[in-house]
Amino acid sequence: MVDMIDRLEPQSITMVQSLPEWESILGEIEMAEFFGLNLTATGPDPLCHEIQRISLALPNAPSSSTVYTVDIADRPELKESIIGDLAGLLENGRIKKTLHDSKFVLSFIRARAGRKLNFCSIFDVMLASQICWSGYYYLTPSGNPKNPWTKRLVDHSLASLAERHLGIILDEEGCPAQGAAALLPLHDILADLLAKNDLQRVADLEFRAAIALVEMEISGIGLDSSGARDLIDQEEDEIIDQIWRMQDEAERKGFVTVSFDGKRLCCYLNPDRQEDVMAFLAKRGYRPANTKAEVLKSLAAAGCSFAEALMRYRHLSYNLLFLNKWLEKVHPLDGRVHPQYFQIPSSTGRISSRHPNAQQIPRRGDDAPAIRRLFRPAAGKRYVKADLSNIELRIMARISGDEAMQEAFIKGIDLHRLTASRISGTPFEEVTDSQRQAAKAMNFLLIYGGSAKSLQWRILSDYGEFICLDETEERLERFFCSYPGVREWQKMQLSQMSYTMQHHFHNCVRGFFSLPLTATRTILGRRRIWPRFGAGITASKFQMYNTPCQGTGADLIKLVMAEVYEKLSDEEARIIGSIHDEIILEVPEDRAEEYAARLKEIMERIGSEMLYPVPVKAEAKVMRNLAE
DNA sequence: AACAATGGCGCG
DNA sequence: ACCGCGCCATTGTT
Repeated sequence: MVDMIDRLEPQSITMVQSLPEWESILGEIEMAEFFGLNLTATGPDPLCHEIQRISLALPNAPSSSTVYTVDIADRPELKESIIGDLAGLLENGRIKKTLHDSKFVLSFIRARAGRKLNFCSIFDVMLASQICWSGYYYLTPSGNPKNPWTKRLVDHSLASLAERHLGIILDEEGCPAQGAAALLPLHDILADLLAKNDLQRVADLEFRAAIALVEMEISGIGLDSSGARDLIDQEEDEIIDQIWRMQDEAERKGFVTVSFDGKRLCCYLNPDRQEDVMAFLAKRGYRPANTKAEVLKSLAAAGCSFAEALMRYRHLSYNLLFLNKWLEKVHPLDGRVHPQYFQIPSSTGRISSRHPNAQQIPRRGDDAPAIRRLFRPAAGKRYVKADLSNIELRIMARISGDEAMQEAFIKGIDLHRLTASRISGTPFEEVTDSQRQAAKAMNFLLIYGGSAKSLQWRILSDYGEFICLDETEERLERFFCSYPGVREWQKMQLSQMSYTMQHHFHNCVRGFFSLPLTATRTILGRRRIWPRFGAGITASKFQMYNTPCQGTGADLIKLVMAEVYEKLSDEEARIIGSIHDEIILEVPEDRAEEYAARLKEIMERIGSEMLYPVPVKAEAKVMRNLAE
């Protein structure tokens, strides 16, 4: 520990003032072959904000560091050459770099460099920390008697890491030099932690994939703004219509709300207020448990026109919020929308997206195409969209080792049809479309650990068909008899739930230590852990079934993204989206078919390697907009 | 006034 | 008693 503390206190912080000075530091870095990089900017947006200050930390034998700081804001004449040199260092595979939140740092350098950069040999302490603590949380008292404990996820900011592992409090904001100095010992600790938990392959993957996320954020997505505004106008007209219908009905039935705060569109009934909705439905003689779409649907079927109007209202209101959110985010510099991506916020390893969320562009529903049509590539470009087909089922076949399922995929047999045939006893060729559809629902249900009860519910809500519990139990039984490997695997996962394994942690007080807890792993080795509070098990069986599938899917798509960035993308052909099992590129129209074929090849090759012996199939197509 | 929890719904 | 996420409006709490 003493060593580390020494290394934290940089022997010297040198402010770099001139180009010759900078060049001699470059020479030093080349010799050291390892450095920490930290920077601050005038804001979060690489397209319009500027890099302010760059700090480089060099290990200084044996256990201390030297930090150099360049204040670019003060010395604009140095800016161009320094950023160029930094890009060179980041692309130099011989020199190892340690960063915190590499997406932030790299996106600024990428945006300033104005060319595709082949970053390599990067270690991101934030990603490393997220990988090591994936899914972990603490319970803190909430004061709410109904729910006295609230979950608090582990914080992975640089300040938290420095405090947790090194026991130092970084200054508020300000001084990136201190942060840069902390990066070197943090690297050593987290690299050890990754090794102890056998998470190095996952970490290497995440470090490679980061640059693909940078690329997606900088590329952004083209949106037809005027088309969006037209659609908003249309839907606003209709939503007013629907509100009027509901109000009219409320008025006719003599329904008056108790309170009116002046903000509401009408004084009779606020459709956004479930209290009002429930009260009104109660007055009409309905007693729904809640006001979900499913319930409203059945009320509408029973002749309640209010329920129908409310559903339409909610749908339109969602669309309007969606469209307005996207319009609000159109960037003034390039007219495109730049959603942010987060690499490992989720405990399974999936990527998430925010501001706006690019992973929830409408797809289902009659008016989804009208919205998707608004997403368009630049002039002379086309979209290439490719998705991994039935990926979660293929993953299930691989991790469960179920022979029937694996054989079906190897022979290219339609698994939904096969399931339908096994369940109903009808010969494979004679399975009807509706039988196949029902079996499809069942296949997906199984991934989540669905029960006879939930199967019954699903069939009722999807097909309006009531099946008694005995029958769904029978179907479930036949399902598992067809795929005995899956049943065995689920049993094993269930036993893992209460099985205690040691996971390694580190903090500045205890150094390295391990705790007994519940964990799952993906094929690549990504681990999700659940804390144990006393003897309590916090994982659910559903999570034990689902996490390895979802997590392996995340591993796979990230591997594809890294490969696509490195081997396929360039200034003209860019990756612009990644939606769990789908990749979207924007490419020159005259080469679109070629890119589609290459993307498909990458996805199938990498997928089939990862899931061997289960083959992976991908479907790629060229599109003029997201609807086609 | 600012923050947290909740219900409801979009995507996979 | 179905997994993971983000977003919004409402409502309750500090």
